[in-house]
Amino acid sequence: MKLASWNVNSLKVRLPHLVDWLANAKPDVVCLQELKLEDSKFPRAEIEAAGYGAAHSGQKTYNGVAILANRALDDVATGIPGFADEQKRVIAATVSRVRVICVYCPNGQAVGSEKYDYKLRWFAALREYLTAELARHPELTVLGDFNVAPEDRDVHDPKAWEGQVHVSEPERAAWRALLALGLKDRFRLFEQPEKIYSWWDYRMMGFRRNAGLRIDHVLLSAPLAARCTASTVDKSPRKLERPSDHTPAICELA
DNA sequence: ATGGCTACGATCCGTAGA
Repeated sequence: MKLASWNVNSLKVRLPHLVDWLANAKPDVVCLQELKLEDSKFPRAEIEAAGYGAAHSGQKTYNGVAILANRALDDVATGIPGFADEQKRVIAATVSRVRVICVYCPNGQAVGSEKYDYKLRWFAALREYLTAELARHPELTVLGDFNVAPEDRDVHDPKAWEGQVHVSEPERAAWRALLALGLKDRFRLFEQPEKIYSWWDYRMMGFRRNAGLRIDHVLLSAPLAARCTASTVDKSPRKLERPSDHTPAICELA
């Protein structure tokens, strides 16, 4: 089973890229973030024509998440139970007995800002949610835009980013608190080339200079980590005209 | 040099992303 996560930065604008990518990469399950559209505007017909069903939770302008699958999506749930939030950032579904949780973690804007505090509160709530979900679903995966670069090797210029939002110690501690639940960062299950990133700034020719961050991740519970055969980032959609600033993170399970 | 793109929804600029 091939799983992927992609922050598309507007599903409306990126729909042609997504449809092409589905045909080429042939993933079984795809988690999308930053749909930036209401559920009534979700392009269900185009997604179905590509061979995928979808569960989605969207809103106007901001946020929005979806899970696409080429097979049944069961027990769909949205949001984090007990964490009241207008922002559509979480959706879960069961696919081939695997619990798939798609997350768009808050950006945090700047260390010390109100949005940064929200980010840390949000991660604490996510941790509680995943604790309960893991008890119910041993085969569990969390895919999404985490907006945290876990280590300095996930950052193109650690010196320039030191202490900034996405790499600050409290954010990295929140990330490690998820790993402490027994979840594995699928990317680090394998030897990887250096300087692999999943996001590049639109400005300053970030992609051309490979000035990026690895902030899009796939976490696997222990039974799934044992089945993981490959982990990659697909840079190809970032080379297209009008790309998303993120590229798909991919994980293959035997 | 604190900017630099891109998307959105409001108007032709402000908010947000990372």
